[in-house]
Amino acid sequence: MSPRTKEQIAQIRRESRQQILDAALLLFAQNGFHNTSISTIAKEANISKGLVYNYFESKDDLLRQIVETAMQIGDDFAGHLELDDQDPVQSVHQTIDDLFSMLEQNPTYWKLIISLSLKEDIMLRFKDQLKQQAQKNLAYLTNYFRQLQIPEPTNHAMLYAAALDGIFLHYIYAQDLYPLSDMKDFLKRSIASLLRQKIDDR
Amino acid sequence: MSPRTKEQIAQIRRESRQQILDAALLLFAQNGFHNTSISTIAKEANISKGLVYNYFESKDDLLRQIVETAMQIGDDFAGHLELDDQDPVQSVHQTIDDLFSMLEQNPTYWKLIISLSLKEDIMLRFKDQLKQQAQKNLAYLTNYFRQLQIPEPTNHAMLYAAALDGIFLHYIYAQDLYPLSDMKDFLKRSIASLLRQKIDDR
Amino acid sequence: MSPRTKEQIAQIRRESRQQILDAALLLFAQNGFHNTSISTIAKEANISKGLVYNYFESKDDLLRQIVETAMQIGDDFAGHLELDDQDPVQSVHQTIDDLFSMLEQNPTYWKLIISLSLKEDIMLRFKDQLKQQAQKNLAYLTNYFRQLQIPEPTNHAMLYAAALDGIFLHYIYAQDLYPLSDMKDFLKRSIASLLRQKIDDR
Amino acid sequence: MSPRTKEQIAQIRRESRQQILDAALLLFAQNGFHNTSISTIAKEANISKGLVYNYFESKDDLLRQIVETAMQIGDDFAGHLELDDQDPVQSVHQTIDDLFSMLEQNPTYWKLIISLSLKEDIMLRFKDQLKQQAQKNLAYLTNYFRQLQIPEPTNHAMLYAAALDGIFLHYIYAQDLYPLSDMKDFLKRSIASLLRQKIDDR
DNA sequence: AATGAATGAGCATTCATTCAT
DNA sequence: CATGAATGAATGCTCATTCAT
Repeated sequence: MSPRTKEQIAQIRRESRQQILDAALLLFAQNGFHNTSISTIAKEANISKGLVYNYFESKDDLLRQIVETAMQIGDDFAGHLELDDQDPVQSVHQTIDDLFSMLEQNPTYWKLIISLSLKEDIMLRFKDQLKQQAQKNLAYLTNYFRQLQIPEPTNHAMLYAAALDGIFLHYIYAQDLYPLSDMKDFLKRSIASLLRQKIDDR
Repeated sequence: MSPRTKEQIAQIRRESRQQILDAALLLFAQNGFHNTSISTIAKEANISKGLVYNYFESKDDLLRQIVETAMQIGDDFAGHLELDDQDPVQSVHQTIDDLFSMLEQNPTYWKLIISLSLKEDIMLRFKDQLKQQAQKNLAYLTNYFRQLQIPEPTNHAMLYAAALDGIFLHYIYAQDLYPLSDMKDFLKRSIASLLRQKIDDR
Repeated sequence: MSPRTKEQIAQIRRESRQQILDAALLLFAQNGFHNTSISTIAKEANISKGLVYNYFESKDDLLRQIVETAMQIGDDFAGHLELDDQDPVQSVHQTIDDLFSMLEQNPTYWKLIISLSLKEDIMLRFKDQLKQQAQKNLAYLTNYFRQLQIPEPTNHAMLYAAALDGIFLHYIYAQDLYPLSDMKDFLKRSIASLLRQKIDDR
Repeated sequence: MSPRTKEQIAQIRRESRQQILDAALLLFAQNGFHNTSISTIAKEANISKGLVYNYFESKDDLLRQIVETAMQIGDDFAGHLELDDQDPVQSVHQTIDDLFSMLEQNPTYWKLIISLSLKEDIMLRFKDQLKQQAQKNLAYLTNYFRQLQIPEPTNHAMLYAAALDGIFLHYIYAQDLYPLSDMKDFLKRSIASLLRQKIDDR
């Protein structure tokens, strides 16, 4: 009877919205966007079909907001990329740790994102943003290799960027069977060995 | 007057079938499986909707046959992988050349395949086959590194396999903007440098 | 304002469901199952095509439920068949009255059922049930003739069972032109005459 | 090379036509009209799809001609019905034998016909013809009972006509399990007993 | 805010029929 | 006479979306 306060309503809205987003993410990643109906999402989120449209304009909009969150995370990550000139090696190790941890914390999420990243129609609007992120990440790596005076810093950066995405792809595909931790360590050692090699080159 | 000969019919069937496959491949890769209707495929192939079903049992079957062709190519590739003990370096260079050439010759094709490889429902039936291919490729690389007495051959193999797939992913995504040739050359040089490094290590 | 109550919804569902069943029954009986499209049923029921699937899983399911209702009625009828030993003649007269009344009350229904009973594919799942009903009815009649010490009770039962179904067939076919009442009376008299005949035989 | 003679061609046409009719009858009776495609009929008849249209205007026409043949048989049967005044009992026994033999010789055929006889759309054009046949048959029976001075000849005729159709229905439904011969004999005895009864009534 | 009945556009698939050979 | 590739209308069914309550 007693009417809910503004704050209570806002709280309910926030929670319902998140429930929908969580359910949608899970189902999209699991069964694909087209094989997931609004009905199923509503069921998974324990709400009614109609309510979804109270929070999202359309199914496309729902997807868009999920991707946007991912892009935001990616932007944040790229935004914080800054090479500590005092200790570039440690800095890159930290970056790698962060990256892998991000992946491990929510593989479902990134599975969906990578899967989507190949869908032209959906990613069209995010293409620029994605390109910028890639650019930033590449610049960071290039800068790193250049500072350590490793030859062909751009090529090295591109190769390691590819290796990173490749590892992610393989991890997403093989999931628990993939030795993600081992690869992370080996990646670090591989980069470290580049340094040694350079020194030896002298 | 008289009906067409067996050979004439076979010829007609071969051509129509290929037209459909080509149209479907193009559209699936461009717009995704679910965003491509049989109607659209028929229009692109300049035939009627109904005729598609004269050649393929269903839309799923059409996709399956496209993927099967790809898997066949992959199987053939993996099947021919054999390290020439006399000249392992040259052998691997050749393999890399072949791989990149395969990609460059039909990027649309591989774009679709990679895109599909993340769709559980569609790839379910190909999962084992795919795993075997990956296994073979990995074994080939591991064997290579081991023969050249490079330390941690398995890790190196996995890293380079990831790098390869990452490069492919980036190429597919950026298409013409991606310096695929440069990366190929650099990849070779990178592997070559491993050898030098090993020798230096002594 | 607030959503409908459970009871309101149940009421709406009951009504819509019945509307669909009625429309489907009418059209199936009139034009046959295959010549009746879901679209037509929806139009007849004054609802949209899609709504049909809110109540029935498929067109087949819709038919199945119609037939199931009929089978239920038949089961109930066969279930209540019990010969009153005190007055078997009256008991059978009552049964005949019930049977004819069932037919007259909803000829459309039984027309559909008889028509369907010859469609192997549709009736496959009901075959056992139907056979049991026939068995029960036959046993009832046989028992009746045996109790009245009429010779060849099984043959008499089978003949009268055939006569009954034949009358129904003719009635369904000729509808209003068929003297159903007259046949009912004559049927009773015919059976009665069997009794007299037996007595005369002595 | 040598051109076929007119007669040869006519012969071929007759045979092909019959092959199609046979195949269609079999499949219609087995799977129903709507569940039988022209393609399947052609396959069963070992000819090409297109050829069917060389002999029949349409699928409906094919059915129509099948039914027409049946109607013709029925007409012939009804046409030959003539009560031998010298020996009406024997005459009716003969008729019953002929009727049952017709059924036993080609149950598939009559199964289809009975099944179709309830399909308004298909039988519309045959309704009058069918009604006339029924009329004739009824007249024959009525005449028989009247000649034998059995009371209520029309009612008796209708009852036995119904019994006959009921027996046919049951036979078609239960096929091999049905004691058709027994019922035929019992039917005859039942009619014979009517005569005795009448005599006893005096 | 919440519900779920109702709508209708869209799509895969079937199949009678045509027609070039 | 004979073939089967080709067509396209028809139909069952799904599902995003709307809306009365």
